[in-house]
Order: sequence, then C-alpha cells, then structure tokens
Amino acid sequence: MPELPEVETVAQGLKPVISGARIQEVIQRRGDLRIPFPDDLAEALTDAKFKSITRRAKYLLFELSNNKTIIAHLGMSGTFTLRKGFEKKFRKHDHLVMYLSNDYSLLYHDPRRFGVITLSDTKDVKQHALIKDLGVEPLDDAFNTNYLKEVVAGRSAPIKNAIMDQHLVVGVGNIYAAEALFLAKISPRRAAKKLTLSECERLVKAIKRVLQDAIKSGGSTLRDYVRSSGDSGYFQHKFNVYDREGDACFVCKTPIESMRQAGRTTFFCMKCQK
DNA sequence: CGCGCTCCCTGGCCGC
DNA sequence: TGCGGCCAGGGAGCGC
Repeated sequence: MPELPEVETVAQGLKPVISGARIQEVIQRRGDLRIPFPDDLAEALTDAKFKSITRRAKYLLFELSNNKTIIAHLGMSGTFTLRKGFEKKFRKHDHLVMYLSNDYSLLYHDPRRFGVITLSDTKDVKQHALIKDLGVEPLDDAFNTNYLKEVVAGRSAPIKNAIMDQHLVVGVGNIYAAEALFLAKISPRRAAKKLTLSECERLVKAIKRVLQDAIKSGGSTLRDYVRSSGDSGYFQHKFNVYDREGDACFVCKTPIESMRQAGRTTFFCMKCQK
C-alpha cells in the first residue's frame, strides 16, 4: 500500500503524539507477519520511551530510550493508528497494541501481514539486514542526474523496474513509478541503460516532484490507508495515469493503457511517453 | 550480477 | 445473496 510519501506522513503524524511517551503495556495479538515478531518484543518495549520517529526508505524507525530501535514496515496493508485512551476493543488484524503514558493507544493493524515489526540495537540499525543494502533517498541531493545515469548503466530491464529497485533508489513504488515516468514523458518500456542524460535529468526531477507533491497533500490514499491519527484519511489523490486504463490522458486525450511488467501493472500514455 | 517469476496473506470487487 | 476468480500500493527467494 504505502510508498514513501505515505510512510513519511505516518512518521510525521505519529511524532508529535508519541515523542517522549513511555510504553506502559504491550499487547501482542498475533506475531506471525512476514518476519515473526521477536520473542522479546513485549519485554523490550515495556517501560521504554519513544525518543525519535524517523523514516528510512519505506521503513519507520522508532528510536527508544533503552538503546533499541523498532524497525517497522507497513507492507501493502499495514497501518499505525492512535486512539485516545487505552483501547480494549480490538479489530481483527490489530496485531500489536501499545498503551502509552500519555493516555494514547498505538495500534498496528495489517490484514495481509506483509508488514514487519522487528527490533535492532540502535547503534546497529544501519547495518541491519533490512536496512544495509537500501539505495539513496530520492529526495536527497545524492539522487541526481549523474547518479541515476550511473546506476542504470548495465541494466537492460525496463526503466520502470529500475526505479522501483530499492537497491538503487528507495521509496518509489508502483504508483509513483508510473506517475513519474508520465511526467518525464518516458515510456516505462525503455531499457534503463538507454536513457540519455537529459532523460535521466527529467526522470530525477519527476520522481522528486511526484513524491514531494504527495507528501504535501498528506500522502495519497487508496482503500486501506488510514492516517496515523485514526480518522480514515481519505483524500484521493488525482493520478495522471495510475488506475486510469481507458480514460483519456489529461494532456493529449489518448486512452491510458496498461500492461504487465515484472508482475506488476503499469499504466502509461503511449502518445505522451516515448 | 541482472532479471523475471512466484509466493507470502486477506479482503474487496466483479461477473455469474 | 452467494461464490469463485482476480487483483492489490512490497519484497524475499529462487532459478536461469
């Protein structure tokens, strides 16, 4: 479900409420997610305080006062929800519940269980198996025209696959990959290594723009995204191509097409994107 | 190493 | 209304 903007929005939404709060009680309901909860999860969290909440790629990092850090990933259907008071009525798929000293409950809910909640010593987070091989942050200056040109050099696979490869650049999922390629006027089919320098420049700018726009509007949302505050944040983003098969391109009126690439659906305008 | 396919799991939606 | 099939925003693992 969530790509970088949604994860960033969750981090920013949780931060003001949970920073400094102490975890009084942990209720673990089921821990068999993609990676099972650590055996000592409840023990490690209980009585710790939240020191900071940050994002790396699509991972949320909750730094705790006891030199541990929670590494969390929302997978496709995970959500963090805050409720006032100590929530006792749980929904199906509320897998982890934390009662906080400021009288809030923090719930992790994930129907498909593709998400991850795990622990690391804070000093080792950057070396953690889930973190260490991640590529550059797309909004950092390190993600620039020359970088993209270099990392796609040996790649004959389509450019769409390349920009979704988290080893090259992080945070770009299926929706924003399609949207960025549309803005850059580049066909998702193009072999990555065949992009010219100026096309790389357009694509870098487009990726930064679609991600920044989405963060600004609070993260785009589809069916099962819920904002961290708990109200079902439902401001549907207006996409240029994503999920618009058969609808007229906003630029040239040609019907948007879809195809399969590496097992994922790609939406594009065959006239605008070359 | 690069690449694409498959699978993990549940739920929503569509067509019958 | 019920049921089966298909699809979904991510990512690891496998074989080629």
